[in-house]
Amino acid sequence: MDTAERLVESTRELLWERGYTGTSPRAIQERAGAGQGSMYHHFRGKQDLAVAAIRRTADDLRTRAAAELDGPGTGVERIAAYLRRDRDVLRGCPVGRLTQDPDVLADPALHAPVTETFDWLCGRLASILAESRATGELPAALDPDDTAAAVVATLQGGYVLARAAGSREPFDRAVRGAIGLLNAAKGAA
Amino acid sequence: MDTAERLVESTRELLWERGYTGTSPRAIQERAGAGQGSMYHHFRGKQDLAVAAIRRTADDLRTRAAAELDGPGTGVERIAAYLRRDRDVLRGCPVGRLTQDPDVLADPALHAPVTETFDWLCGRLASILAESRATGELPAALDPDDTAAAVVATLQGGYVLARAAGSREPFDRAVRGAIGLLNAAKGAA
DNA sequence: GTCTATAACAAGATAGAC
DNA sequence: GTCTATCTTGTTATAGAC
Repeated sequence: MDTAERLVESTRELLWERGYTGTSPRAIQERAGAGQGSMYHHFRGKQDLAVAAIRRTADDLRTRAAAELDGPGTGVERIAAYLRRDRDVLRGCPVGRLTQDPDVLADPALHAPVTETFDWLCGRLASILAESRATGELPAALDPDDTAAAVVATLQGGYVLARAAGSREPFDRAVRGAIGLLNAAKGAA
Repeated sequence: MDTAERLVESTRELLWERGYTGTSPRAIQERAGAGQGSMYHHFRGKQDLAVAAIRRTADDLRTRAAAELDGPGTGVERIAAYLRRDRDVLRGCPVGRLTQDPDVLADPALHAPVTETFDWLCGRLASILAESRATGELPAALDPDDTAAAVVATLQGGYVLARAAGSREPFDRAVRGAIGLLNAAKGAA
């Protein structure tokens, strides 16, 4: 890995752990094993590095989610598989985390990849749920867009509860709860 | 409002907007209209002020949630009322927000009120859901603890989605989605 | 490309005058 | 109780040597 690459990867880790405001160029340089001059040679500054880091993190999330959601099984099965995927729960979501940073929301270059990630994810889930409704797996009364938002929110909120509790348990409960509700709804179809 | 009071209220606002790391003593003093010496006379420092602020914010949340959850109606109705309560969505949850701050999680005095708030909230919702299950409003297959976690997570995650989108719409969708799933589950009881 | 020097400013607090 | 002065360290760069 060359220097520029190490700088981006270090920035990704630090943004995940400490957010944008909590991440200093100094900390990035230390973690990347790069000097001051080196960093400012490859990037214009903290914001420039953060843009590269956030873009890559957002692309990653999208790629991994797609792998799960394009898999085999009925709609509800695929969504359950996505929800149950092994996650480093206590670290939280590297994209969702950024929404708590006012400096990220205030800068369109930093904010846009976050917006696009969740737009895409909710849309993808909604189209799966719409399919399930069309085939009769889910009742007609269930709105695909609303249900998709609830599913994604369950994950994002699960991270919050887990970090509040200092344990992954509330996250696992929330996931089981969401799947339980989807299955109960199936019974009503 | 005396000086100490204004300092605590300013700290509450800033913690909500910018988190612990993003909030400086200087900013607190400015917002409170108090001087450096004044702040350090009433409080030992930033952490001391934050403890007071977080405690009060956590108590507030609990009081307001209890008002909704102890109201009239069936279990599902009360939970729907709680979910639908008018909220300043784009500001996010003043308690949930703190879980993204590693400095808060690392300090037991700052972390404890956050933990207790969500423990209490999930517990309260679980007992309402258990009631609903006992009376046959909800099917026996629905686990109260899991479902409660899913409901709270929907709210917390809804805030995340709304801030990502720069609009309250995803939050409202998630809430409608959760209520829709609860009602569909009711049909399966 | 990487290093060191420098700089202006903010963070977070202490000390002592008033 | 509040004010101003002072202090150390960190932030976020820029400049220029190597």
